[in-house]
Amino acid sequence: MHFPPDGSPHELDPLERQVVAVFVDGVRVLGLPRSIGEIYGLLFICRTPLSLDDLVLRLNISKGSASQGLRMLKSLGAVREANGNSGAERRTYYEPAVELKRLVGGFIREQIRPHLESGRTKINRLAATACAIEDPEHRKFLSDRVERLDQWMRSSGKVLPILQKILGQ
Amino acid sequence: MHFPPDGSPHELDPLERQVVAVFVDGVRVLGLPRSIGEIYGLLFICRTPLSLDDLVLRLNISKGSASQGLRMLKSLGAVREANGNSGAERRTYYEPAVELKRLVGGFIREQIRPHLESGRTKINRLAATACAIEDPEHRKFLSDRVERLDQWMRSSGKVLPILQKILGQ
DNA sequence: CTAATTGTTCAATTCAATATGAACAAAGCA
DNA sequence: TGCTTTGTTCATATTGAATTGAACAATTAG
Repeated sequence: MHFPPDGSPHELDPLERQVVAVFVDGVRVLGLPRSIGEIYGLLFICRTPLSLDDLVLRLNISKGSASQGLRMLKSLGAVREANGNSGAERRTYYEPAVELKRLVGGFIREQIRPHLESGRTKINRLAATACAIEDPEHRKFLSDRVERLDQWMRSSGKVLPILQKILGQ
Repeated sequence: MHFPPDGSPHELDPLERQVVAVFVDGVRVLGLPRSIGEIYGLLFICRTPLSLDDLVLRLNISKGSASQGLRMLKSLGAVREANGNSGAERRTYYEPAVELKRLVGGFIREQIRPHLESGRTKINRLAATACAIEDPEHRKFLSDRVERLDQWMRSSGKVLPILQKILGQ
């Protein structure tokens, strides 16, 4: 069945192209690779779940890109495997998670928290280094700055749950 | 006066290196160039304002990088020219803005809002395209998705002032 | 005027993140 | 077993953003 009888043209129609472009822009702001935006965008605007091969064919991306992109999207909780198909089908199909809440949650969990935590660690090490400075005047200045950094981290940590709450509506 | 009599060694000490590293990581998360993190980081941990040449010398970056980096940091409101020096001095010195509020405000204004706005524009165009679809079933589906996108934009727009408020403490 | 200092601009280069695609696994089937 | 389909991995290629550095203002001084 190499040629689907009817559906799935191999080129994006104008609407699909526009939607994909929106998501490509979107993920670039978030610092994610272009292919992530392409894949999610196409899934988002297609009524039926798509397989890896569908994505490769319609987006003109490599199997490698599609595979890695789907993996990341799964880890972000942004796509899930469509389970509603016949048991005889061994190809897996994907559909998008369209609740902003879920998307934001996944992004925070996978992309923000890890950075915040490594930041905290580094700042703790910094504090130790600052304490070891001889000159009291200088030490005071440095401690103040490090303390400020620590404060920034705390604020950032606090803001995340609030963000999730607001965007989960 | 090519060789400062005493201050400004040409290599970063370990503490400075650590601080710069923290900011280099930080700005990467925000999608800003490495040099921005280096420059701001060094300004952040130095007691006295630094000139462009100080930055070039101590960070081993090009004049071009330093000039462009300072320009962006100024546009973000993250550094300002130190005004407290003698009128006879024509070189300009820079100091960091250390209030999180100001940094977040500048980032949102310069980096987030423009993207949100161009996003809105594109989604409006999308809505028009979706309305032109023939098949009622399909048009309904597409309208639903576009409506959802629009909702996401609205939520994002709403969250920014709240973010600023929380981080301005 | 020339020379020196300070800073900007931008074409060319560098470099790191992303995409590719061939080789490889895994699973189904004859 | 061997053949096919589906998907993953990873070394290499590509590409686009950041950096460089030389040329170019602009300003001051002699």
